[in-house]
Amino acid sequence: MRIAELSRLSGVPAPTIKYYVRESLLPPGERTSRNQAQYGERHVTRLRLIRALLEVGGLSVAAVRDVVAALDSPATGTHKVLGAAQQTVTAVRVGGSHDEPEHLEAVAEIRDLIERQGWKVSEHSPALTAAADVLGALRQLGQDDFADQLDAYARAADAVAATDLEIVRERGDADAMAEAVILGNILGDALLAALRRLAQIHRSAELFE
Amino acid sequence: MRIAELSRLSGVPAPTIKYYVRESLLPPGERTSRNQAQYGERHVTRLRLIRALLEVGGLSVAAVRDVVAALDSPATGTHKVLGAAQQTVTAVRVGGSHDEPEHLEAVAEIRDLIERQGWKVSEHSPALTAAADVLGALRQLGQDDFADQLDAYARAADAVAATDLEIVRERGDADAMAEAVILGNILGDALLAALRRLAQIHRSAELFE
DNA sequence: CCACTCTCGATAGTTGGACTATCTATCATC
DNA sequence: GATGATAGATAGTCCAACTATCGAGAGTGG
Repeated sequence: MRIAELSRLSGVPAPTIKYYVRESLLPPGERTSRNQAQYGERHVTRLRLIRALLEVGGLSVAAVRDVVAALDSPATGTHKVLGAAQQTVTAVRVGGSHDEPEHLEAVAEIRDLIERQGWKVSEHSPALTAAADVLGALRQLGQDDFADQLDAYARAADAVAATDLEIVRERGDADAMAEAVILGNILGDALLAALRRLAQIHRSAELFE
Repeated sequence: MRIAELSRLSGVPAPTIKYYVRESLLPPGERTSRNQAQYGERHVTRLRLIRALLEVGGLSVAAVRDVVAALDSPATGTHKVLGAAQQTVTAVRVGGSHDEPEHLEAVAEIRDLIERQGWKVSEHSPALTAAADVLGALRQLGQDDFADQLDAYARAADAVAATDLEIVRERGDADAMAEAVILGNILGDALLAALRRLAQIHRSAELFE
């Protein structure tokens, strides 16, 4: 198909498709002449993925580039692939100063939590830093009772991760696994947030009616 | 204190503080003359909250304005306040077409889930729409095995909500409760996401080593 | 084979959000 | 009373994500 049909099928304007190709989110079509290219089913699928990551997942174009690059890179060892996929996903939102004593304290606190949960995680995992960032912010805002419930939240997170990994395990090849990790994390975060709101509404009504 | 000290204490540049006042994120200082105003401890606290919502929570300035407006509005009925706080928080990210048959199907699916979980939730809750959006995106991307694990995710979300409400219940007044709901949701989402990654790393190592 | 439409790729322009800079008429304070 | 800070207003900057235009070329119906 040509770009007009690709645009129609995906709902993405043609100039935007060109933009995505320029930004390496989408591979270019197969050239048939100087100014003609053919697009296939794969382009439609990829475009849907890109839009889902941008709109539902709230990622930036740069972050989407990293994600699709990870998906496209040839797999070498299942756990490695999952790790790479995770790095990509986690590194999406950071930005803060990481030298203050408060931050180091929060890091130590998360390390203790990891110990208590019996998790085995690298000391320098970006997820650890991210968790410490949030914890530090909560403490600085005087929300210590949240911080004190860390273990309860960690248990819930562990249950979620168990489900995640179950889904990943069922997948056949490494590519499908990486895809499951990435989509499960990015879209799964949004899904969990929404479900959490629903459960809150129910429980709050039950408690305060 | 004057604006220079407020800036020093909060780490926010003075022109940016003025900008926040213009955008109604921060109340203006108490005027002592035509070109002088006094700021207090409350301004420092509020600025920290604003920065946490912007940087850790990833909210837009407009969303922060809604959040602080909800915090400042006088409370009328505990459950009402929590509901308002939730609306504010959930309405943060939407944007999509809600008329297609796929979307209606996803909505029905979420309603079934709510039924199965025994949750009592309004038919038109924004959280329901948000969940349906994500579910629709997952199905459209061919990730049906995620969608099939909805109940497992819902159980985890319920456990999180139970902890959330426990924290809220311990708070004394309605203001503190609203604050707990808002911060717990916005920053809690980020915290849970990070903890989920940590648990995944552990479980993935266990499974594939 | 020719008018008309479409396409590619390059370049430039637009829009919105979040600041940041400058300016003026004041004040505070040494 | 010189120096420096301040409020408020206005305008400018910077970045991300598109969007518009253009020119040379290619496909296609009549």
